[in-house]
Amino acid sequence: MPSPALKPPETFFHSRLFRGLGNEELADLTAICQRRRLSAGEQLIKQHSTAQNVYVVVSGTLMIERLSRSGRRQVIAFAYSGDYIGFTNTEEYEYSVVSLRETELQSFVRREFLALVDQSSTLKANARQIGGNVLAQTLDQLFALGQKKAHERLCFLLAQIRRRQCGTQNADIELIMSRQDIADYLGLTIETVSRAFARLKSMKLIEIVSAHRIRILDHAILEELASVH
Amino acid sequence: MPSPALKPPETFFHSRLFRGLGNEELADLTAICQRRRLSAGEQLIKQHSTAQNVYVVVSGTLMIERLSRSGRRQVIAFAYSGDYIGFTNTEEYEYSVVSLRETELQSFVRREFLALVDQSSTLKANARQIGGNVLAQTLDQLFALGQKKAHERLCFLLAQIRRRQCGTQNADIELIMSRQDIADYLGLTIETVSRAFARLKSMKLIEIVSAHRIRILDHAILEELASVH
DNA sequence: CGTCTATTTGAATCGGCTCAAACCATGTGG
DNA sequence: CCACATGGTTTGAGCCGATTCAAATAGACG
Repeated sequence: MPSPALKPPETFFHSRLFRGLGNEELADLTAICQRRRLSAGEQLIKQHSTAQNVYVVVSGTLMIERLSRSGRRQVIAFAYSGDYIGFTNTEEYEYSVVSLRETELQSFVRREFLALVDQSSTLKANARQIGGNVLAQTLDQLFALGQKKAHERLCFLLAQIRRRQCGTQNADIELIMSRQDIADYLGLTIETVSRAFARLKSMKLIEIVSAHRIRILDHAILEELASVH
Repeated sequence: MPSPALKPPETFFHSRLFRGLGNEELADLTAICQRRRLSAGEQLIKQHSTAQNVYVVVSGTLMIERLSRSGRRQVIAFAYSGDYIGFTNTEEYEYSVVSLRETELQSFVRREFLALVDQSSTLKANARQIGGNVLAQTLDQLFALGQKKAHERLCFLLAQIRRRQCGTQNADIELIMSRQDIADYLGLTIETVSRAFARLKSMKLIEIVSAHRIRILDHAILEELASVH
């Protein structure tokens, strides 16, 4: 029987990181796991700070961004339930992380976490796979920014969010982030993003239920425009 | 004394991957290491093939690229001596790799290589660091494509190549790749790249010795324009 | 209901793209 | 050695997509 201090294993299952782990491994992880709660707009990681923790998103949404001295901003990713944060293999974080709404996290001390990873081949494989997915996702975005037109980039983002939210019952996409966040993610301006929405609407690919709620009318063409392969 | 089959450890020292390794670890690596030589234009990795090998560049230059069904191409990186290739943590390569000129490589069977990495904490740390650098480099490029103007992106590339070639005696930059390769790396067209060169020249930042040889006249401003921080 | 902010829409401008021609270096055959 | 062909690069002109600046509209919240 688990001691009272142990959270039930179910809380871990939302992330791929913990897939296939035995009870003992889960217990070890639980022992070094801290809960953390962020309110909307709160900063979790400050760019250039030393990488001391890794996190797993339990619920909510985070935004990973990079700011330059000149004031320009590139949004790198949006993280949802089950995503991992701070899986950097460098000394310091090269990005900031802020929450877009109330968000629950599991927090691990990096050093302790890596020690556990070393001991479990399953966990090691999972961590490797996650690292690979982070890079793969970044390469997809790189392709979109380098090769795609404004409305195609927007399809890229919509398709990506849809894939993350397909568990949800209804088909609508919820856009938690602002137009400015979308613009900085896609390397565009807010006006261009707004016009890209209008264009997709006029193409009958989407319906703009509200500024932050989009209904996809034609998945096939959306995916086609979003494709980076 | 090393057996005749063992290559001298010196051949490994060009890459960060092998930094700080003991003789025994080097011997293990040597035992599973194959030499490979590519002539200019030859393909090393085909996109979507299963990831069976990892490589370290001994000499020469490689180009990592991704092609989409629609025929568009994004160049992801240029790899020089000491760089690693195929450090994917995914099942298959999501990019192609071709050589830009005669290139020498060390080749390892991925599975065997990872087994060795598991056994050596130094090698493990090195591999982790390298993985981190790959991601960091990709994030830099992402920032450049998303936020920078054509001539700034070119500065980004020039500064990057200079950093890799600073070991060479003279200050000139050698551009092994074609204008088309540069364009696809920076998300531009060849004409725009050419005009960006002309612009940097008129700004007296560079001198175009020949199409493939650039002399930097003002490092400070070049770095400023190239900066992604 | 009014204020504040986010988003959309419009008009003008600009940067990068397209298409076309010129230029240049290299190599080949007469 | 020169004439010519070839592929890569540069330059020019016009166009189009994205940005900029400005104003209108829509939502959120007191």
